Amino acid sequence: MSEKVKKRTLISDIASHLEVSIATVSLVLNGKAKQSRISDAVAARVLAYVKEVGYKPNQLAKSLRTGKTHVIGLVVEDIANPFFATVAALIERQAFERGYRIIYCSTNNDPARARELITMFQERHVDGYIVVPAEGVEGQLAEILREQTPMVLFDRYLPQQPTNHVVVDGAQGTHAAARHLLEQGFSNIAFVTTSSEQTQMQARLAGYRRAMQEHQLPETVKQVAVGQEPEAVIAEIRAFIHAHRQCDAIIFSTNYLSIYGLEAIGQLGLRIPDDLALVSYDDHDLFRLYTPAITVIAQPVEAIAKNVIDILLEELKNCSDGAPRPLQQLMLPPTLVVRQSSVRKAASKKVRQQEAAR
Amino acid sequence: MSEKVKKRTLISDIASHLEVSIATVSLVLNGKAKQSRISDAVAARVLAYVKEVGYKPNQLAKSLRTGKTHVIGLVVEDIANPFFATVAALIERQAFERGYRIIYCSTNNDPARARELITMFQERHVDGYIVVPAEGVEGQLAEILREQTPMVLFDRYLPQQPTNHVVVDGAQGTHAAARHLLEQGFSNIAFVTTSSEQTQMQARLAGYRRAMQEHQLPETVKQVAVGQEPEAVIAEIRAFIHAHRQCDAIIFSTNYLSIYGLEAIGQLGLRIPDDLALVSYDDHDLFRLYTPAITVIAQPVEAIAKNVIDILLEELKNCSDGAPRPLQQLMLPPTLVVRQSSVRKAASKKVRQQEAAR
DNA sequence: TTGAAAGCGCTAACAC
DNA sequence: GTGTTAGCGCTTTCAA
Repeated sequence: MSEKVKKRTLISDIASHLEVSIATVSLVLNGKAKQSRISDAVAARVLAYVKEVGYKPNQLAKSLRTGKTHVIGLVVEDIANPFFATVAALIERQAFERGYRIIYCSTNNDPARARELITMFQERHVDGYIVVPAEGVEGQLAEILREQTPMVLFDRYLPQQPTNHVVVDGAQGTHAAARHLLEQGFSNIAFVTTSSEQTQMQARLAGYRRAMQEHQLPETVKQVAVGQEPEAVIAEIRAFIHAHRQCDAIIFSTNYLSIYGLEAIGQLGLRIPDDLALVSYDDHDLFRLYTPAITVIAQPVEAIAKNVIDILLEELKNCSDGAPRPLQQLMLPPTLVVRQSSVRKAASKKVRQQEAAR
Repeated sequence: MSEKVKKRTLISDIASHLEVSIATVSLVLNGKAKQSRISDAVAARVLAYVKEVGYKPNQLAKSLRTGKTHVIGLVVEDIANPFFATVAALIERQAFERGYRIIYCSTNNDPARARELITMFQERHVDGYIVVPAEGVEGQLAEILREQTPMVLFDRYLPQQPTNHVVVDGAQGTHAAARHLLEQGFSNIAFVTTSSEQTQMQARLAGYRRAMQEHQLPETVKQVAVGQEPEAVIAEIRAFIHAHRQCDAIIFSTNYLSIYGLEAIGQLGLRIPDDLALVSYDDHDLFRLYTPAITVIAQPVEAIAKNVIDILLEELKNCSDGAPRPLQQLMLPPTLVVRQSSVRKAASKKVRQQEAAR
């Protein structure tokens, strides 16, 4: 019975082959040869042999021993959403360069799933967390904070929890979008958002409300229930638009609502921006290339990623020494990118002026 | 000096609190209470206390001991690409239900990065691999196969390596697309692809070529170099289209090339499908919603995900017993989804008929 | 039924 | 300078 399964090389194999001790190999491998005053000759031999046989230390054993995994757990809402995919990719790249690996998961805003995923990260002893908190995870995150494990939230935060976070000033974004639409002469602006209580959604709604109040205009808000099938959402938006034919502009509070909205608008046979002007939160390939191109409130994805990872790595560095760690809470500004979907056409503007002159 | 850091509960804490042995706790936790004939009363007490204190076993220690991590490493080209994001999400969901966790990474088709990521998975002792192989990873994958670690490739395969894989019949897809365009009366069809040697790209090109040869038509192929900046790719495609003004239709071999292509076509001021008909490989929100809607060769993402995970989990189950494992190699059919971008408009068709009648 | 004890592969005191 | 060895937290055989 000869097992053909090639067994993995161990540190003891290296040591016995080279006739040195395991400790010597370990120290060389961990760059502690100098400080342990191991001869250069020995160190070189070890390195050469390790390379030759392609020895890869068992990180499970290493982590068990050292208590460090060099893994960061990243929990986002939906990795297939371009906003999260982009931020995740940027974070991953920077973490990788600094010796950390990222493992990511999507919660799809499902509290149970979010808790399962965070539990998984705890079991696997990730060194730090980057979390887009779904509703219902406060308790678990509080537990992690109690254990002093570094954590940074982004996109939204938990008002009850004193955590590091990096968010975007959504209120400023929607406020600017509404003002822009008003300047273009659209006066009956609707706002379509989700029914979520999350801070970022509340802020975006608040920005719209403030703009309406400043101009003493009525608020027309649709809150779509989360977690429905796409068809149901499209139907809901379609019904809303149909029921509010007096509206001449609409702001969607997230990229996927806008996509459903475009589908609904298409079904209703409305033209953008002539029948209905449009602004979306979040940029997207689709919005840039759509005809007409869609005006968006763009989030600073690079800045979000950079700040998130910088804050986390700083914590990771400091958490060994018991240094006090002041809370890092950042609010970054979004950018209004004006495209055709929210701009009165010269022609139709002329028509309006004529109409107004009559 | 009182450390306030709450220490994690260990299995020994549970055991000593309940005044039973560590082994008893472990057995109960692993569902082996019955077969070890542990009294129901004890088992119940253990479970209750574990729940009460929220004990979470250290998976690092567990994995080190058992040699199983219950983690599957998933290496895709680009997690921000909707095709891969969708397949990854579907795979993750199914794996999760069956007790496996997925950790995913993007290679961005960079061989060095792909190798680093696979090395990371090896070091972390993932139980199995799902890989979209970038060029230059053959050697490493061969090494993993030698160790008998379960693996499934998808999207493309390595002709030199006898591996399980799930791919799509790209040749059939592009062939059907070309035939459809010809039936619509477009006769000068160009094909834009990447310079990659990967099997799926070669197959898509071959399908186009076969269709052209069957109709004794000239082939007009553009191979865009991979790894360029978006602007450079757009400029290249724009130059190609401009240099081949006689073409009345164009097939793009991947979703991102189509997106760049749409940008190029927009810059040139061409109308789709009047000036240029279009078919893209891969479906995408953008293509469905674009005006005109874009005809696509859609890949069966659900079937891909299901087959990939089924094959892998089967291997995972069998690899403990040394059962022989026949290679699973699947080729799934794509679907041509005809939309407006490739259909002669009634009006222009009439014009053509009149022209032909003259 | 239960408990003691031997590792899984590695790191890092602490000897020598 | 280098080797010995005690664990990291858990599973699992084997003895009681």
